[in-house]
Amino acid sequence: MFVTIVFVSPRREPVSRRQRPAKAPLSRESLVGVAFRVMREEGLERVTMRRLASELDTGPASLYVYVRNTVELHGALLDELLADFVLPGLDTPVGWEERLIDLLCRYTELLHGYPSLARSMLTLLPHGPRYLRLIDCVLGLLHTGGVSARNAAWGVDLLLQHATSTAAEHGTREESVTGEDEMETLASVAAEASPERYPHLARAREELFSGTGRERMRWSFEVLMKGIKTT
Amino acid sequence: MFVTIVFVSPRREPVSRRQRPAKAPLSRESLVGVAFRVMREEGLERVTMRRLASELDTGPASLYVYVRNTVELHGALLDELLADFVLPGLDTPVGWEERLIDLLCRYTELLHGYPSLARSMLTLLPHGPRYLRLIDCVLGLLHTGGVSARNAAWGVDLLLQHATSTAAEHGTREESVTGEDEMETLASVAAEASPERYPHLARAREELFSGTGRERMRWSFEVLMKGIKTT
DNA sequence: CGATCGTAACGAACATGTTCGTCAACGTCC
DNA sequence: GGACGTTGACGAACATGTTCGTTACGATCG
Repeated sequence: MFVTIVFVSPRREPVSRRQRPAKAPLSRESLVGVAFRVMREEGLERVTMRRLASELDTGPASLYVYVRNTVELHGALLDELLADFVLPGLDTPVGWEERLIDLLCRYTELLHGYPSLARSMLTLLPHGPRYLRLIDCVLGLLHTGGVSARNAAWGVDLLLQHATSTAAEHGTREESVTGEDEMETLASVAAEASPERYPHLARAREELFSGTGRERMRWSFEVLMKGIKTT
Repeated sequence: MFVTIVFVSPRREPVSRRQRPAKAPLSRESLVGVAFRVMREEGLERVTMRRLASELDTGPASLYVYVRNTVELHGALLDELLADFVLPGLDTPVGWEERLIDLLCRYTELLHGYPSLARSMLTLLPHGPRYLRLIDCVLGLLHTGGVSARNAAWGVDLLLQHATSTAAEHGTREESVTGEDEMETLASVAAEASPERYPHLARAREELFSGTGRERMRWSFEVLMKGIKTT
């Protein structure tokens, strides 16, 4: 299901000392592997240190030898998720922008299913090998399109941050829909906002929540692309 | 320190039943007040349900009558933070863009001191009265600048999301600096990335982490503004 | 006034992430 | 070989957010 990941890493890979035949040696690889399996089969929220420890026949404290915390584990899971993520070619400038927007939308949608993971990525920037390849590809597309080196460098950060925060935000919103009919939201408050106190809000009321999530996402990437090309 | 907040709210304000003379009645207002005080004096991470309950001479479970969860509490705290946030005037179109970018940078910096709070805002969109006024002001500035109604409506969302995610991201990064010298980061990994595997990353290495946080933040808002005006 | 219903108050319990201390195995050095 | 230092393994404990069940009070209705 997943290939061996070679980390170019200053961090020494811990060497398991479990020698008892009834227990397999622990490793970062097995930890991430089990976490990914549980996530895929039961959802990210089921990936708890206790659950993973149980799967590996150990105690949760043992896992901290291999990952610093859950955020780091989430970063590794993101790299797993990127295993099957198709990156576009860089061989021609034609249609580079469409390819980049498509890539960003797909990445956002990938993360969309795992909002907690996206939120972790706002805590610690991912840096696994597959994520690096994603960055490299985005930079390559921007370069192919003639964007200045500085704008490309700062722009990749901006684009991926936007993808991450969009997934964190909207993925969570969808999770919360069930049983929240009475819950006060920005939408409900805005619908009742007094035109005296909030004149512009009242005027824009119809548009504020118009469009599908997909339409708005695509529009936001177009906005970002336009700005990156011309600022 | 804070004024009475009037909520336009479908949610009925709970009425405390504590009649014993030794304990003041509970209320959402007192809860938020205590939380804000603790946050200001000791930091957001000290604002725990147990701490607040202790301050209010009750048990943590009692607080859930007044706030649904910590995210909702954070939303209320954000509105408190906005009490002294100065909104620019809308009387003239001259310099509207500079005013808007300034406002967004200030808002980002405000949130920057409270990254956990910013992350909560990615879970649940804020909707307190002062936040509504912020939205109204942004919309007003975009309107003053001649941005289409649709772009303004979708743009305010985009701009404030970007502010929030920037604060969530960078605020956390600064918190982590102490004692993390050995920690593997995107920067360290990128510095060692093989030009064969990551050609564009290697080429952009110098620029990827150039500029100050403030420079990049300002640039990103300029990018967004450019895109919103012209897409 | 008594009965009924809704709900504030909150203890007990649970789930989760994480830290600290202890032990034992392993590697290195003399 | 013995001494010493490092570190994987992991239980116990702690902190935190939250839920559930119970009690008692207040409001409403007949």
